[in-house]
Amino acid sequence: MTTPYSPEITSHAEVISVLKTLSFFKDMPQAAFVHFAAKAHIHEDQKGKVVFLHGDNAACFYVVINGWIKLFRDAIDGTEAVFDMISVGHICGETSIFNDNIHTYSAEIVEDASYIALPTSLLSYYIDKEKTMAMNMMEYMAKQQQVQSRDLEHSNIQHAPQRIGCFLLRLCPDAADGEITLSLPYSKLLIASRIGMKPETFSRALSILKQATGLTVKGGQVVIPDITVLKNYTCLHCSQHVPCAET
Amino acid sequence: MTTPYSPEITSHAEVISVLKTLSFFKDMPQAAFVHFAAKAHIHEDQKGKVVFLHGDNAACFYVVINGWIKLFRDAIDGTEAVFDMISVGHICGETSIFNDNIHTYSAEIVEDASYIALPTSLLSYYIDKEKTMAMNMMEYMAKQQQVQSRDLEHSNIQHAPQRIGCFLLRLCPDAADGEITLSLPYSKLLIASRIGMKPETFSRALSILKQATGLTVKGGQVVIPDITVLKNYTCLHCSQHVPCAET
DNA sequence: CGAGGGTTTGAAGTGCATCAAATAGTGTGG
DNA sequence: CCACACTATTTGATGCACTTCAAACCCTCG
Repeated sequence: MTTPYSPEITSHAEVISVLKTLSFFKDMPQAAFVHFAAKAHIHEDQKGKVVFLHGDNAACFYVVINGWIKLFRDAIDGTEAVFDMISVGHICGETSIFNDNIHTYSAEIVEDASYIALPTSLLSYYIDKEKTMAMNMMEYMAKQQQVQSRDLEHSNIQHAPQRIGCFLLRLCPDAADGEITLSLPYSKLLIASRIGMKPETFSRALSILKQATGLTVKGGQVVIPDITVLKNYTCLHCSQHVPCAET
Repeated sequence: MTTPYSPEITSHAEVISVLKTLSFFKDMPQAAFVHFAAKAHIHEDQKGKVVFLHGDNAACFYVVINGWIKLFRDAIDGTEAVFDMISVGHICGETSIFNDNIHTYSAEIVEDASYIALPTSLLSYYIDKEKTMAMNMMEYMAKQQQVQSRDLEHSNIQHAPQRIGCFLLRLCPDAADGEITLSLPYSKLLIASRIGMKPETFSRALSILKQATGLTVKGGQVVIPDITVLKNYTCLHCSQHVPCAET
């Protein structure tokens, strides 16, 4: 069912073309792309595969090509706190270079994914050598920080139906207007844990949101009849400009 | 009542000596310290003074010398979400340089404070010019990120008395053991908002924590009879090593 | 078709918020 | 030094939101 390597991305040239699309590698010299690509390992794994665990030695960081990866921490009693869910164009494990090369959280595939593993040593090397790499890293971290503090704010001031509405709005294209149709990126179970609620609560809160804003859901397809109505309902208590800034 | 300038810190030399104590300026060349100090403005303000507001143009970032500064965002309905409270040795407003020089949150003095204002332009300049400055900035951001994701995790899995316990544990010295006495850094009202609960809830939760762990509170002085008991009660559900890593 | 996970629904419980009011503490001017 | 005003803190009563436990339903995939 899975082949160890994607049929599309097998060569250095193809890895390079993927890396060149990322703002994380923006403006880097060609030699750096060649260097990273030479050390890259492409993975294609199914749901359930653990990419790395909290506390693991961090030899690599990871660039997601497609699919979804859950970032989380496990509590002693087995419950887990999901703090991000990343997809195409995002990276994970990179901050380990500032933590003695130990991962500070766990990462697991939740929707069959392909991703590129790159050595953290090479990242450290280029951060040290190329000003551009350092700038990109800082910009990425600053963006992450904004997203995280927004999530924290939301968990305090939004109720469950609003949190779902906010999640949906962030899936919409920036300039979206009027009626919108979109697909849920992963299961409702995972959406629930991503936004910090139980599956049962999610189900009930979604019903309330449907009633309040007229949206409909059928098999992972969501139809928003009027995005303005959803924004008004969802962003009522938010400090951010409506809707929440895209990442 | 307040003098515009602290009697202790008025000269370039004194600003330099303060900056040299900060890991944020670790290993910077002497010329950089002189340069920053030449552009520094020292402030000494009372509780209630707004340092900057969400959306303000960010001409400066700030180094706290003493007192406490609240970092927060206001929601439309007037409620505010406090996401950090910073004191001596910490900085704020610095990430604005990655956000078109616009502050992404607000800062207000909550305990009479002195702090140094430094131009963000100079920070940008040195990040661009000195590799060391960029490394320090990244390390600082990485640390912040860990703290924030821990806070998010806690708001999901700890109940109110545990969150208070965790707050107290983070005030204890690293190697603390047995009985500990410490002072609350600011009012219970502010502690409550910092850890995301209402004052009434804080009061009740603190009573529960007292009963459960035997600690006593009198006028801002907290006595923890046995820190191990507190750790066992508080960190039960945490993924972090006990107690939560210091910043 | 049957097994298993994803999803929904119902009933009951828990935790925190809210509203209201009392009490304690602090700084002010007289 | 006291009365007053104002803020901080506590306490009580009540309500709401989310969770928990339990069970049903649904959907897909072998």
